[in-house]
Formats: sequence, C-alpha cells, structure tokens
Amino acid sequence: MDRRQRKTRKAIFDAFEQLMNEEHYASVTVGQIIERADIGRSTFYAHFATKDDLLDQMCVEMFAHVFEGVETDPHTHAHTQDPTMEGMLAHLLCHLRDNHDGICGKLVAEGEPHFTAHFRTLLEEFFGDRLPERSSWVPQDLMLTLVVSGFCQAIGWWHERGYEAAPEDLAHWYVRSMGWQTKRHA
Amino acid sequence: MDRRQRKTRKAIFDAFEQLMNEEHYASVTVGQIIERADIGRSTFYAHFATKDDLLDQMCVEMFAHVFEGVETDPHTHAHTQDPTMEGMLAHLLCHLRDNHDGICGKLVAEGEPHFTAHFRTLLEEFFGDRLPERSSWVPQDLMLTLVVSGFCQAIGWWHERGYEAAPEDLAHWYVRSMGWQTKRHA
DNA sequence: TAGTATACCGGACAGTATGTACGGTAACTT
DNA sequence: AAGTTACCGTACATACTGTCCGGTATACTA
Repeated sequence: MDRRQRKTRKAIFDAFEQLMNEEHYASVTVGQIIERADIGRSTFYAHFATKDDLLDQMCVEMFAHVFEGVETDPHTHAHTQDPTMEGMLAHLLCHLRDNHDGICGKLVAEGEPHFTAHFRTLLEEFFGDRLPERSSWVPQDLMLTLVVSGFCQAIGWWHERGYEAAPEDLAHWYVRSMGWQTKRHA
Repeated sequence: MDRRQRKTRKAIFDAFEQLMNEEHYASVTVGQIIERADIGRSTFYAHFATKDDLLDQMCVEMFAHVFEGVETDPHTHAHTQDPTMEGMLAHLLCHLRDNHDGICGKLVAEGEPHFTAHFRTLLEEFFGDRLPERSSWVPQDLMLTLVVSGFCQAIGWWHERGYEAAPEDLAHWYVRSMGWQTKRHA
C-alpha cells in the first residue's frame, strides 16, 4: 500500500477513535472526521464508502487482534495457559479493554447496533460449541443468544465502571451466572 | 383534549406503527410519517419535538398497559393467579407480544438504543428485588444487568421466530437459564 | 534522475432530512 | 355569534451525505 494511503488511513482511524471518546458513534459526522484528520472530503470517500464502512473496517482490524490466540496460542499469552472457559474469557476481556482505548466496551455500552451485530457474530462463533451443560433444558439457539448477549452486557457493565474489576473476576462472575462449571468457589 | 388533537395524535401513532412494520425505526423519516398520516409538517412538530420524542411517548402509553397488573392485579389476568417469577414473566410476554403488533419485540430485536434504554429501565425496576438466589456470587448490579439484557434478548429471539413458542415455555426457559427456582422439571 | 502513475486537495454540487415561521382556513368552545 | 385554537401548506434556513472534477503534490519505477 502506498505510503500516502497508509498515512491517510491512519489519520482517519485516529480522528475517528478520538471523536468516539468525545461523543456517541451515532452523532459523529463525516465532516468532523475529515476536519479532525485534516483531509479532503473526497479523500475520505476514496477510502471508505460510508461512516459505517469505516466502523466495519476498524472492527475487522480490532477483532483480528482481540480474538487472536484466545484458543490456539497458549504460549504467547499468560491467560491461555488456562484452557478453561473462565481463562479464555479473562484473556479476551484483557484484549477488549486494552485495544483501541476500550472502544469496544464503549460501543457495546452504547448499544450501537451496527457494531453489536458484528461483535455478536464473532461471539456466537466462539460460544457455539461451548454452551453450559445446564443449557440442555433450553433451545440451543436461545441459549446461545442469552450467553452472547450476557457477555456483551458484562463488557458494557465493566466499561461503565471504568474497568475497575479484575478481568479474572469478571470472567468468573459471568461464567458462574451463566451456569458453566468453575474451579474456584467462594 | 380537543377532538382534533386526538385525531391527529392517533393518525401519527398509526402511521408510525405502520412504518415500523415495514422498515427499521432508524430509517423512518418524519417526512414519511406526515405523508402516511396525511397531516402537515408543522402539525407533527406541534405534537412531538422529534421522532425520538414520538417513540418516547409511544413507549409511555405502551408500557403503561404492558406492566399494568403484572404483580398487583391477580383477578383480571389469568397468568397472575400464579405469583411466581415464571408466571409473571409469562404474563408480561403475552402483553409484549400482543401490544401494538409486537412492536416492542421488533425494536428489541433491532437493538434500537433509544427504545432499549427505556425498556431496560422498567425491567431493572421489575427485577430489582427479585434476583435469583445464585446471584449472591456476583455483584448485584452486574447480575441485574445480565438478567435484564437476557430478558430483552429472549424477547428479541421470540420475535425473530414469529412468536412460535408458547409464552409459558419461553418464560420457563428464561427462568431456568438465569438460575431461578422452577416448579416444572423436564 | 526523469517519467509516469496515482493519491490528495478543495471547491462545487445535487439530493435529502431536520426543525422553524407565518398567514390563511377550518373546527371547536362558550 | 364571537373568540380561541388546531391545522394546513408553503417557504425557508440549516446540516449532512455522497459525487464529481481539474489542478497539484507525492510516491513508485525504469
């Protein structure tokens, strides 16, 4: 990719992230982005079709990092030395908190539909074959929905409280409340 | 209230509901509403400040009916003769399905943030002092968040599947998956 | 280093939505 | 019958979106 393109793309992403920390996604306009990124209007549209497209592409980049190594790479990350659900989720939570200024938590907390749909798809894939045993009482797709939305909300809750709780604790609480087996007992 | 006002108000609500069954809330415009309701632009704004305000006021009217009698009026509704969590929720689900063409389910399924926030507030009030016992392991406000979002998602799931399942079944599944005591066992 | 490709600029533009203003007309109230 | 109030419709200012295009600067390439 041309150096100019890389530079512009980064400027857009930076401006976008910055604005997201100041207001809601829905209220950010393309005009604000190009002003902040200090680029021309047509340049923006040469890179992204719409604002939603920008969000999509940011999601792709972000999630590529976040989900990387959650289950397959136990050596590079401390948490994944623990292959339990609790351990994997704690690992995931760390990434979500640290990536892009916790923008993921913010979008989830806002309930931004476009982002949430994207995120939920990935989570459904992740949780698909790992539902808690108790779920045999409940239609599988309903259980999957509940597990996924629960995890989203847990992240939103975490974000709104400034990521105070330890990721391990949050993972533990979540796992318990959804009915997985845990090793720790209070 | 003046008959003209009632008439106009109803025309707006009807047009709005109608449009909501045809597309997403977000994509409905004031222009469409006034055209469908066959009223003048300024008339709309004499009744509602914005489209969101219209949604708000519709919520107030709708929820007044939906939550009415869930816990306090055991004689007029069959379900509330059963004061268990499961029974109350089944009752609630019936109302949500039948009110305004299931518009509530639609909005929840869409993840419309404005509506969802409104709805969640009411649910938090309802579930506030009825959390499952298992929740003693988990911070109360987190548990409340999980319980509320779970219920929302259950409704969304129900809506997307055309309200096929019986409300009693859905209530049962939900209650079980969240860890309340149930009377029925499979 | 010269030549060519291409990304960017910036300004203009059409299209669409929002929310306000105001004089005229019809409906309700007393 | 007189006065009040809601509605109509049109026009208007504002704002955002997405496209277009000629000119300029930067980057690859031979």
